[in-house]
Amino acid sequence: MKTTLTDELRAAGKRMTRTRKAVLSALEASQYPLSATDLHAQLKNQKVAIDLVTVYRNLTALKELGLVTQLELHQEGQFRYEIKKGREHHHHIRCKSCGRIVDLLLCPLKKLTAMIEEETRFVVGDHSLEFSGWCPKCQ
Amino acid sequence: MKTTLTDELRAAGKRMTRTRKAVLSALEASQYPLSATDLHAQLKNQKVAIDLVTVYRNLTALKELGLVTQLELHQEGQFRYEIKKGREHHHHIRCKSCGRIVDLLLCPLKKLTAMIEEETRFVVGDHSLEFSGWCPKCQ
DNA sequence: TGTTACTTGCAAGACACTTGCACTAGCGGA
DNA sequence: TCCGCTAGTGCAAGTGTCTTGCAAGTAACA
Repeated sequence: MKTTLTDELRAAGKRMTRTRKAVLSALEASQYPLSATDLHAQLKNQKVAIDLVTVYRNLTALKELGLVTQLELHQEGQFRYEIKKGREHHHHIRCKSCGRIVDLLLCPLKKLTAMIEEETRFVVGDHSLEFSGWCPKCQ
Repeated sequence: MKTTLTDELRAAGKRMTRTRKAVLSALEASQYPLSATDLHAQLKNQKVAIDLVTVYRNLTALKELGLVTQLELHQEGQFRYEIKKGREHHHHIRCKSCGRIVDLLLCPLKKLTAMIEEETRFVVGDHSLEFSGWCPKCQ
């Protein structure tokens, strides 16, 4: 007995609408994380009538439900989103030149650069590592 | 014989101006990385007349010269800058609640969360790790 | 079928950052 | 010390991403 995305939405008091379905299936079909504008353009190409604002609101809702992960790639200045369902926690590498994004399956990360270069055949330039949490005063 | 910042600027065909000096000394005086608006507000408080645009342009120039590091903290949606001179490569942790930013001295990162929590007394919530480089097609 | 409240589209706004342009001011040379 | 070249500056306006307000549309349940 598997829970569908519709069930998960409904359990949270949300509805599976035409636009929501379109957003989810575009994310599911994509090989790499999509930005809101990517998604909007892609849906427009597929003749799906949807406002960019609606894309943003759907992504926010899906993120809050934990169905979608929001990520911030290094130096891109915008968010990207990917389906969480059935996927291990992972990181990404992005080409500085063409923007191609590839999943990294290794984590926790030990031998860093060398391993990543071997796995992806990328040449690693920079990396960004930032943590967030709660400081002693705020715990 | 040590090279001053003025020398380094001059070597790159840049000038050490009143505003540039103010930007550099504000960054040097700060315990944590500053955003452009932080910097602008701080200089305004010190009665230094400088336009926000000029702050941005100076930060960009100093970054290009390698005198300043630009960083993108997780989920902040803006850049921060810190003086590079005399500082080891390091990462940061930022409090989700109050925004406080603390340097992490460990890198490469091995035991991740546990060590960071021990070092900073923060409770780690999320972390962001992204690489960038050149993919096989673009090398 | 009717009601309720979640969703949507449109217009406008917020915010960080960038660009164009005319004026100002470092700084090297005469 | 003065001059001229050009980097630097301030102001106004523009970009791009993302958010908010509000009226109208629609899914879901009784």
